[in-house]
Amino acid sequence: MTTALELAPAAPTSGTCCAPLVREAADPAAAAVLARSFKALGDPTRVRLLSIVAAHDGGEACVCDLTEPVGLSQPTVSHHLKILVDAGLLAREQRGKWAYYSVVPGSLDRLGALLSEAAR
Amino acid sequence: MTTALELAPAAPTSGTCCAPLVREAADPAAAAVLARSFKALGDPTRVRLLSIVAAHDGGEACVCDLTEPVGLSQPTVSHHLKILVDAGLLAREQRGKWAYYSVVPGSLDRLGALLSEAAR
DNA sequence: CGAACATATCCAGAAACTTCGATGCGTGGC
DNA sequence: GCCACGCATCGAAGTTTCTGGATATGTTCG
Repeated sequence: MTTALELAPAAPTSGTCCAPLVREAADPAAAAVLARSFKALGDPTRVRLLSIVAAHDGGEACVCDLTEPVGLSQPTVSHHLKILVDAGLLAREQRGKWAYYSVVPGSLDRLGALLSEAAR
Repeated sequence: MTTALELAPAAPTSGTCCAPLVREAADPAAAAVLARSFKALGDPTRVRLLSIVAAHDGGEACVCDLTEPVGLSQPTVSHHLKILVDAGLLAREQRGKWAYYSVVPGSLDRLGALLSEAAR
């Protein structure tokens, strides 16, 4: 039985992960979880948003900081941010009127390690 | 000026890569290149195909080895394989009547390193 | 050359995605 | 309480993606 790889679809709790991916044929469920994370990174706008958020002061940014750099409407930006949050890559924290987004620590590294390990 | 990250959209020649991605806001062009690679991995079927190919004997498999495991038609499998090849993740080699697909060495590792580095 | 086989390409339909304007919800200030 | 502000959600249009059947291409064998 292939070990189910945990990638925390929405809740990066403890999230130890490990993927065969290359040692054994990944089962459909594991593949779906993985693909969901990669799909979140499969849009240029979302890559930019992730990058801008991470590069922002304090590692966080509100929606109002993001609409202008990417040149999209506020609803569209909110939509993309939600996808990144659902993928476990961004975290959302409401402070006052603003919603601050930040990169979930270890989320990118976890994905990266998965690929690097698979390449072995 | 942010250094343009090279990920070899279709030809992994020398391909030294390096991405700000998190240090500085990635420019649209770089984000598009990155997203194109991740989009290839953003489909459950393609993740499974990649996994099956890599786990297969000799690290290669022909289309006839793949249609049954993923439960899709031959044209559909060929379609997904083409996407993976265009993304620089799989290589195609025709030997006799069969087309053998194999994981491009270092392609996954390059993507993984990109993410891990970005997570720093 | 013709038949058989493996694979790629073409075409069309269904589903999902991206985007924006309009609107709803929550927060803070007057 | 009411208004202003930031953000999320809804509804809809346009585009892309996924999928399979039919067909074309290429290779091997007799």
